[in-house]
Amino acid sequence: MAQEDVFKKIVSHCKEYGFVFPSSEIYDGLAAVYDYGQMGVELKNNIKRYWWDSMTLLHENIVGIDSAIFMHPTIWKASGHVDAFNDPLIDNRDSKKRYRADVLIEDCIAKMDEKIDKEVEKARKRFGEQFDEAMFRATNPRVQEHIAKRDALHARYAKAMNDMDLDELRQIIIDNEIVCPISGTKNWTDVRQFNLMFSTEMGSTADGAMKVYLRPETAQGIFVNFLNVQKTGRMRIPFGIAQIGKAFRNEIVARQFIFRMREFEQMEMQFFVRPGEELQWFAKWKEIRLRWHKALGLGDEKYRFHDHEKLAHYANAATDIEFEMPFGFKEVEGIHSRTNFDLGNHEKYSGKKIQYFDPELKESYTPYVIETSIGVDRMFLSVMAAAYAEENLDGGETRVVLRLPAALAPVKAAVLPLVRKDGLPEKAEEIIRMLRYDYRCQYDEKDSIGKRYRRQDAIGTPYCITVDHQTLEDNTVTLRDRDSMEQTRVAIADLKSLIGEKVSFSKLLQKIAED
RNA sequence: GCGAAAGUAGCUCAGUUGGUAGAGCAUAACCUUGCCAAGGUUAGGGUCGCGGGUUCGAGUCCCGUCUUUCGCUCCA
Repeated sequence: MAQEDVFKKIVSHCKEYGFVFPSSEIYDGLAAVYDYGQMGVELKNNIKRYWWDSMTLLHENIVGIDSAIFMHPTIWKASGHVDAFNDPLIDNRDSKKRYRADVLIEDCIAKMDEKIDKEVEKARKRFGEQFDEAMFRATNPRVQEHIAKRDALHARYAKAMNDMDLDELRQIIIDNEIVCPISGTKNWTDVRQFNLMFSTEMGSTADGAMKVYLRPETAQGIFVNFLNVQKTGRMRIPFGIAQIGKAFRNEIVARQFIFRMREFEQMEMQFFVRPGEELQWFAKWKEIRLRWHKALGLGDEKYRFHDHEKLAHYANAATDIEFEMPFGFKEVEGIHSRTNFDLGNHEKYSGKKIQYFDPELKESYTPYVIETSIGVDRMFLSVMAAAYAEENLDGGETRVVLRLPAALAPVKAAVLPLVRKDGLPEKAEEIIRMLRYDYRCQYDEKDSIGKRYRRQDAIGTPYCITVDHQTLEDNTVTLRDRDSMEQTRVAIADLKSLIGEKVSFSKLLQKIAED
């Protein structure tokens, strides 16, 4: 089966069994927004719990917070998002390609530099060892002309960017006869600005409301609370702050189901360390995070690191953990060494001293930060993609089964009376009443037992407990395993511990705990 | 945003040159069977994405619009 078909089937399966629905569906939907259904929310909550517990239970020096989505607008200036999330875009009508207007102009400037360098090289060949490059650059009329042109363009471009004058940017492109690299034509559209941050207004609009942004990342909520947490929690470096929450980005294109949405959920942990120790910690967190992923048992070969060559404005090292989705290896988690960029900038913009006095070093400094940032929705999709299987069974039968990691499964056990009479349903209800404090259970008495097993397979329930006539005699039931489809006869009294063995979070956490 | 394709029941899809909607699975009820789906009887569910046009008549033809998929672009 082609990979694309697998992806389509997963999307259908998510809809059909109550995992993920298109948002506002009865109103024709809303582009790239999705709702989690009755099964999806359980799976998603379990993913979040696995992450949260792995951070806050396994590390004494990591604590959690839950900061507001609305934040002071200046935060986004300090973080660099107001500038960096504003891209001026332009389309070429002939090639139908879209470019960033600023990149086109910068390329043009770079070409001018090349021209100058060429002149210099030519002269160097001519004059040999006698050649004085600085003198040549300063005096040669041809070079002077190029430099003057370049500087003029650069100044004009810098001013246009500073003012975000979109018409002027377009005019620069036209005046410098910049052509589309694909079509070679100058048939450009207007320049449009694309702000990747959603904004809204706080307070009454009549009184001149304050423009606030929906956060494009949860990280800043951690940085601005650094002092609060450090002081009230008496935290000592190195320590971390974890947070799970929604973030919003007005992406140009949001696609591929829940992989790229405009409203999404992040699980981020910012780890504060001494300056100079950040790359060590970066390496350590790479390892810890990969172990977290692999412990789910989705297949070690489905993960790989992708180190960034081009770094974001705040980082001095960055890598992605990629997962093999039906549409290729895709980023699920980012691990970034963010230096002291964020805390330093918040100190600058807020005017408050944001530093840590290190009692061992006996000095104050702005801590460096290692960030681990994972998309809940991407994690959800990777789990679904890895779990979804269509199996051919002996006898020519098939089944669709979600081989979800048991701890993440929405429903842990289904309790099924073999027949709907002779007191078996009542006995089944009794078992559910016993188990429901620990595990989410489902009761089902409709249709043949085989059909009921298949229904549970489709939502990934790890265990089916079947009540038969023997149960009434000796209080034993059959326990059917989702993956092997094998059944064992067990005492009702043992059910709780037997199920717990497989589905408990503590077992999963023990797998990733260090030594 | 551009280009291409698509949108008919919860899911997967038929629907012939325009003549007022079908199948399989799923769902619900009852009967039957009783340890790995697809037994019987019955029922519910669609103004064919939405709006407009052509026509005596539109799921079918035309225009617009929304949504989805793929490609381009972007991705802190």
